[in-house]
Amino acid sequence: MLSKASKYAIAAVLYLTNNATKEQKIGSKLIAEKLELPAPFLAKTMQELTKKGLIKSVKGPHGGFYLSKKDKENTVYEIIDCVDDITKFDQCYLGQSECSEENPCVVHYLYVPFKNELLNKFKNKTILEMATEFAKNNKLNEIIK
Amino acid sequence: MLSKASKYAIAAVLYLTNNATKEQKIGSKLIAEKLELPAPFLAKTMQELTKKGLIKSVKGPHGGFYLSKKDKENTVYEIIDCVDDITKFDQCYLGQSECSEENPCVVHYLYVPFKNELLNKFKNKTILEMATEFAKNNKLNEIIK
DNA sequence: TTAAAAACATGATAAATATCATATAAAAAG
DNA sequence: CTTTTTATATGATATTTATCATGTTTTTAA
Repeated sequence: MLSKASKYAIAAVLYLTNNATKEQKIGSKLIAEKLELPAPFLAKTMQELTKKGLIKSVKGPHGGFYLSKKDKENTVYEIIDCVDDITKFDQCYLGQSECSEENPCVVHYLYVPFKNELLNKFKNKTILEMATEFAKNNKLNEIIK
Repeated sequence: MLSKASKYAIAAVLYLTNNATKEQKIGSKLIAEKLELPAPFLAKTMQELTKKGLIKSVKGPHGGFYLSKKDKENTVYEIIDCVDDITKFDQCYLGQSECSEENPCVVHYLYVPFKNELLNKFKNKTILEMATEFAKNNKLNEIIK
């Protein structure tokens, strides 16, 4: 459904949101290490996010990535849209040329509601909200344990 | 998420459920044509389903595939399980080695509920129910149009 | 002003998926 | 019993996706 590139992008962005600031940027290598992701591949993906202005980057020593306050108001959907070809979600799940409400494929009614639900999930919360939620859950777990 | 093989399998099985009988079997070529799927690939996949006893097959002239009454009581989940490696759903969405409720990855709380919902959808309805639902929706559309 | 640390750009390689091709086996019909 | 039709088995090819490698540019700090 989602490519690995966009999974990694989401993870990295949420991680940055919780751990990086303009003063304390984080390099792609460190992110990859912390999240156990392939470093060169992640680096490439981060560059796409930078190019589209979804995250900030600074070169040189003490350089790295972070999200501005405004960046954090974006949604996860926009991250996916940047990395993946989002139109693929609108295509028939079986790849049939003619597939619509009027002329559905065999799994149309199985797939479409499901897909919409997922995309709405990604559209309706800001990155900040998602990251905060994650941090809270995580802290809760530490306390319980 | 699902491989194409299992998507095709689901489509073919639902199609067979609605259109084939023991007396009127349908060949894999015809199914592929009707559903616009790559014929040789589908044929291969159908063989796996046959081998696991999820559908019936008969060789020779007027041979083909169909589902017995009992076959139709299976769920879509079992089709997926046959074609895909279902354990992949239990693995961390980001591929992290340590990922659990106690030690979740960044997208754990995003992915897990979603995944469970999907799998339950596939587990809770029989193939017959799904196929019937599809047929009903389809007929409704014809009337409306 | 120079060395080091990072992002950036581009392309090469590898791995996983999906697709196709060929030969074989079985069954039905004439 | 022979021909035809269809499934079955196996392996080859192609395509897509993911990963890696190299060199370049920018920036900071000494």
